[in-house]
Amino acid sequence: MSSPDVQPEPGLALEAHNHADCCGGVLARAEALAVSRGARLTPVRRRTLEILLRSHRAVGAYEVLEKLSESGFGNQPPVAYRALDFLVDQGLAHRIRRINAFAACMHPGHQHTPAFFICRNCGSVAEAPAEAVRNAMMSAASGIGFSIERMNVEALGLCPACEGADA
Amino acid sequence: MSSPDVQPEPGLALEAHNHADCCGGVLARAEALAVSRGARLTPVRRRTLEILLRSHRAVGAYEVLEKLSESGFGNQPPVAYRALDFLVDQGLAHRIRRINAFAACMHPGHQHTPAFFICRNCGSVAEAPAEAVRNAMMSAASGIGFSIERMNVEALGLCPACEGADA
DNA sequence: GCGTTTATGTTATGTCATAACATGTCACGC
DNA sequence: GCGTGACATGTTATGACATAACATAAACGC
Repeated sequence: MSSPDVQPEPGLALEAHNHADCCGGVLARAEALAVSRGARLTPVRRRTLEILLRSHRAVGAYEVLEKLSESGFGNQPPVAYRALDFLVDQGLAHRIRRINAFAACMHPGHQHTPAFFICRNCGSVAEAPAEAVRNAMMSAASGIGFSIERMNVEALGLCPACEGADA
Repeated sequence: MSSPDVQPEPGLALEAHNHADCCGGVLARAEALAVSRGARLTPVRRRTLEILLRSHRAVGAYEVLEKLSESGFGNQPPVAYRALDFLVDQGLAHRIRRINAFAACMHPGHQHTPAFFICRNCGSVAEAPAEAVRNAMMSAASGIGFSIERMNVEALGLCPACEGADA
């Protein structure tokens, strides 16, 4: 299921990059990672990751579902949600709650607590490493005896491009 | 509309506190703040804040709505959402996206970027000041030229109490 | 091969959120 | 006092997001 039926969509790239690279490369690494953990990157899951990667933006579950069903998979919500949940569990994708969407992780296998910067004007989403944020959270948590399992750190505002135009 | 009809609900307090204090005090400060900004803390809005304060936990919009309608206000979703949105805009309440809920801000008027620690076992939510987190985000943002307007920082895990029982 | 586990498909429903428009209220200038 | 414009609230209707529960099928260990 590596049919090249999804074009890189307009705008909203997470950052400058070589498109061919990022999809294939990340996909391959994802596969390796999953295997090394005993997790199965089945066809639906693989295709789901592919959809996220090729979109190069945050995508809603129902949009993913539509593409999955076009690819011959089921067309009911749980199909998409299950695959997406799997990817998130494996650290291969992130869920961005402010906009109810999912995005492929661009650095699978690395530290995991990216911060997301969401442009309220154009809708683009930038993923930035957030080591410092993570550390700050960890220390705040240990202060109150809380043990963190998952985090989400999201900011809404204006991206550089829209800042100029809109501000 | 200061009828004492909502008891402090069981469990889930954000932190140890004197109940009578925190509600009245915060409410008074909120009112002052709103006025000083030219914003109107109307009856529905005031009652909504009161509901959040007395619950002492994160509350869903439809639960707020139910209580509003018991108090004689409208019983359709926009009634609750509008009041809640107002409070969030004014920094008098926070929206916790991970659990689709709202909580009164315990320190209105101060810096605004609390972090939330949500226990996946008992559902309690702790609000912690997050200066360090905020600073880290600001510097990450300036690194990519992004200007932040809003942030949400949420962690899921186990609170101290549940850590012992469940771990 | 056979039973257990894991994944997928499907039905149905639950939960959260907002668009759009009608009605009401209040402050202000005249 | 009374029109008028701004803001707030009420109401109808619908849209968008998410999951429970069960049926079927594939994979995996033995």
